[in-house]
Amino acid sequence: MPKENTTVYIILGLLNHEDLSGYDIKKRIDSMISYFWEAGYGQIYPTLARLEAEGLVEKRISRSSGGPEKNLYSITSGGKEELRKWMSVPEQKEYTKYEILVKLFFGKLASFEENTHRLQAFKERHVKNMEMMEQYGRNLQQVMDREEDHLFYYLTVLFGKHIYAAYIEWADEALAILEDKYGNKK
Amino acid sequence: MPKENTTVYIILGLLNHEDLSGYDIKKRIDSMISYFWEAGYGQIYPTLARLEAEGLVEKRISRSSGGPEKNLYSITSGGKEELRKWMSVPEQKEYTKYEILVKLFFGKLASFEENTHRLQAFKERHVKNMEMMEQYGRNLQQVMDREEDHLFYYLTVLFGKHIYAAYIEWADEALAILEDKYGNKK
DNA sequence: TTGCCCATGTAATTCGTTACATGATTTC
DNA sequence: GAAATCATGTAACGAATTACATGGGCAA
Repeated sequence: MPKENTTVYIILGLLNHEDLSGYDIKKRIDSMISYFWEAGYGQIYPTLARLEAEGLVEKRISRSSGGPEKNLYSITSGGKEELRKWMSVPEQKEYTKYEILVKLFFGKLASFEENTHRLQAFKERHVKNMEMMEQYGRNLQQVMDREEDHLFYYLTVLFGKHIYAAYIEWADEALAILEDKYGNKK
Repeated sequence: MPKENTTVYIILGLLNHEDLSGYDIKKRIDSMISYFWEAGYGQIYPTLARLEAEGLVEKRISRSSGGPEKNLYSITSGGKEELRKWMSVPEQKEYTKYEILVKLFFGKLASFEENTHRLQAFKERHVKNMEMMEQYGRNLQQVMDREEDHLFYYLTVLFGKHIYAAYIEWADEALAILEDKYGNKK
């Protein structure tokens, strides 16, 4: 998924809110963003180095509270400019790839059990995701009016809820259809 | 999105059904698969060459009906074996990346208009996708019992319908929330 | 004759994952 | 003393997009 690198702007966006280390950034992404955009260390650290070289962020070393050394990054005015520019571009890329759909598409080549197990595993995974979203949504609603950001975080959580609900409903329907056609009718 | 290449198996799966050229494969993917897994020529042609070198597919040249030359590929018994093995593996990878969610997450940095335009464009795009899915679903239902494959195709179409419906519902909700907070109350 | 669809491919580049490597500190 | 967490990075690889390049046939 090449072209204009979105991970760059996630990092800039997070740094625009507060100074963070690469490690912190990873945690932020994992907890608030990963369900619509993931990023690993192998991407974050090199990207930070690149952004620093371009003058969009600045590094300083922090050894504040006993813990190990940290490279704390802050966004520069150039970085803010970049971020703002990106925000005003209406392009919106979407990449969705579902291996389960590919396997189901060729489902004739699998047994009834293989197909239903796949669907069940898919469903269970997303039931858990749904529960996480609901928990996260509840937490957010309690602090909703404390910061303007929270409203936007909430909109993304809402997205997660809708998507996971759709996954679960689809899995149920698909299972019912397969059950109906191939299941043991005693 | 590395590791076991899914595009390989899409190609093998399609060739398992009928002999096809690279160009045909692209068309099949675009029309039936692309909404859950995309592939471009830059991937298809090199993959076919690789599969041929590995003995999983065989190429023959066809100049049947007046048109230009075609490289027609057929799956070998080794290819069928590979495909069957892959089908029995329960792993299911999912990659979803939504740039719009990233931009909305940092929505504080954009204007009300930018945020709502983004959501509206997203919605309209998926309303169209939804209509395509519905059309495709109707077509499929008419030929449903002609081939066993069709049932599985239908399950993937059903997935599309659920997902697009969720996108649209979410966009409406998100727009209503933003409207409520920032819209002009006359 | 212009443009579109058929048809095949290559090259450059980027994005992203995974595995590897290291070491300090905190908690049980 | 062991395990978990904090913390930073590199290297290798693979997946995927994009742009480039070429050429034939057919229809308006």
